[in-house]
Order: sequence, then structure tokens, then C-alpha cells
Amino acid sequence: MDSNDLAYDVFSKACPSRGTLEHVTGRWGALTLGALHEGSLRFNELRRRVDGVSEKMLSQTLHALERDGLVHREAQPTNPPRVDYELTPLGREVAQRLLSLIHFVEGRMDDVLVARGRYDTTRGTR
Amino acid sequence: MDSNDLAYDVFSKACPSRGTLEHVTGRWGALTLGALHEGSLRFNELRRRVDGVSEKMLSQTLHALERDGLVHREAQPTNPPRVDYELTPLGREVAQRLLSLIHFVEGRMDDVLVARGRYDTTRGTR
DNA sequence: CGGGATCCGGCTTGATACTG
DNA sequence: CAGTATCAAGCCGGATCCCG
Repeated sequence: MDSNDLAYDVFSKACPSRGTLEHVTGRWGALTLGALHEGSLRFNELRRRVDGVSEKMLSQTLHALERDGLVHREAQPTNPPRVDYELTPLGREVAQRLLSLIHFVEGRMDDVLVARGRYDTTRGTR
Repeated sequence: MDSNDLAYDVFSKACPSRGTLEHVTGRWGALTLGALHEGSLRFNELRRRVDGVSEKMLSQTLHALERDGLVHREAQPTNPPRVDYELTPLGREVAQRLLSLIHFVEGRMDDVLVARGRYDTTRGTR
């Protein structure tokens, strides 16, 4: 009853905000924004920082975030080419809230792990 | 240089915190937590609130969140059966940070849409 | 009502190779 | 270095049937 007064309601299937939220919170989007929050990074630096991401997925993720205006792409026409990615002001605000969530989850993993143990032993060990 | 002192680093591929973060921020996980933040809900109520989710995905999402200790499942052995889902204290804290992000994104969708427009017209309309 | 089990098509993902 | 192109595999998600 409190989100009906919003122009963009993420709970509605058709709302574009859901798409953006998925870019932001998606598997690689969240980690990419988190990595860039520490400062500007080049493509392969990002790739190393975000452990496990493939070239294609990183490229795709960056395009989506750039399109949404969260990441700025700075290409220098040198040889070898050098491309830096950094957060836009909007992206920084998003990353801040995202990192609040990430750090909280990281800090409470012990509780999560305990809960998992209880869950798994309660109903058939797996 | 600031997350190396954490026991659980989500940027590392092997870290269990990444899995939990994906449950939380995943397509349906985020919306489910968001919906439950308003209060306890039954299965089909949730299904209606989270527009577009299938029975299977909702069930699967709820299991993952329950296992991580973020959602509590209260089943009453009546007939017809009644099952209520609600956030645990930990889940409430997670949902709070998540909603901060969600609401921020919703509130800035105009900027996002403008950025998209600029991006699309700049490099070949698609 | 509240799910579990199964089948299956298709989009997403991830190597690999290639280009500028 | 910074990506794009291609292709196979696999997981996502819907539909369906079933049970308590």
C-alpha cells in the first residue's frame, strides 16, 4: 500500500525499473558496481577483480550499466588501446546502497551458515 | 584494499557469501524479500504480489531464503492448509538495505531513461 | 490451498577463437 | 589490451499432473 504512489513500481512485470534493478543486482552487475566503487578500473583489471566473470559477460554487463547511465566509459585512442570505466554520480549513489547490502551480508555470513546447517539437518541431510 | 580484512569476500568466486548475495539480489529473491517486508504473506498472496513469478520459481526462491535464515515459514496443519511466510530479524535487516536500493532506483528511473535515450541515439539506434 | 515432480523449449552463460 | 563472433551446454522458467 505504500508503493502505489510511485511512478515506477518494480513489482510490476512491465515496469522498466525492474530491468534496471536486474542490471544492478544481477550476478555480475552487483560485483561490477562494487568493484568500480573503489575507483576507476580498466577492462582486464575489472575482469581480475570480479573473480569468475567471462569476457563476454563483463562486456555485456558494462554495456548495460553504461546504457543505464551508471557507468562512464572513457576510451583513449592510443595503441595499445586503454579504456577506463568509472561510476557516474548516479552510479556512485546506487553502488553505495548496494555495498551497504553486500557488506551487511558478508558480515552476517556466520549467521547464514548456521541457519543453513540447521535447515539441512532438520529435513534430510543434503 | 578495504575488503581484504573481511572473512567473507563476495568478490571471490569460492566464497559462500556470493551465493547468499545472489539469493538476495536475484531476480525473484529481491522482489520476494521486498514484498515480505510489508508483512507476513501466504504463498498465493506472494505469487500475486510478485508479478510474473511462477509457482516453481517462487517455491524455489522461498526455500533458498528460508535455508539462509532470511525467511521463516509457518505452516498450520489445518484443512485447507495455511502457510505464512515472514522475514526473520536478519531478513528484515537485509530487506531494509535492499529496499533502500530498490526505492532509489525507482526514484531515479527518469534519469536512467534519459541516459538510455542518449546512449541509443549516439551509437546506432537499436 | 500449498506445494513437489517431471518434461522440455529456449534464452543465458561460458570456452574458444579471432580482430583491431 | 579491449573487446566481438561463434557455438555447445546448461540452467531458467513455464506447463502439466499429482498429492496432502
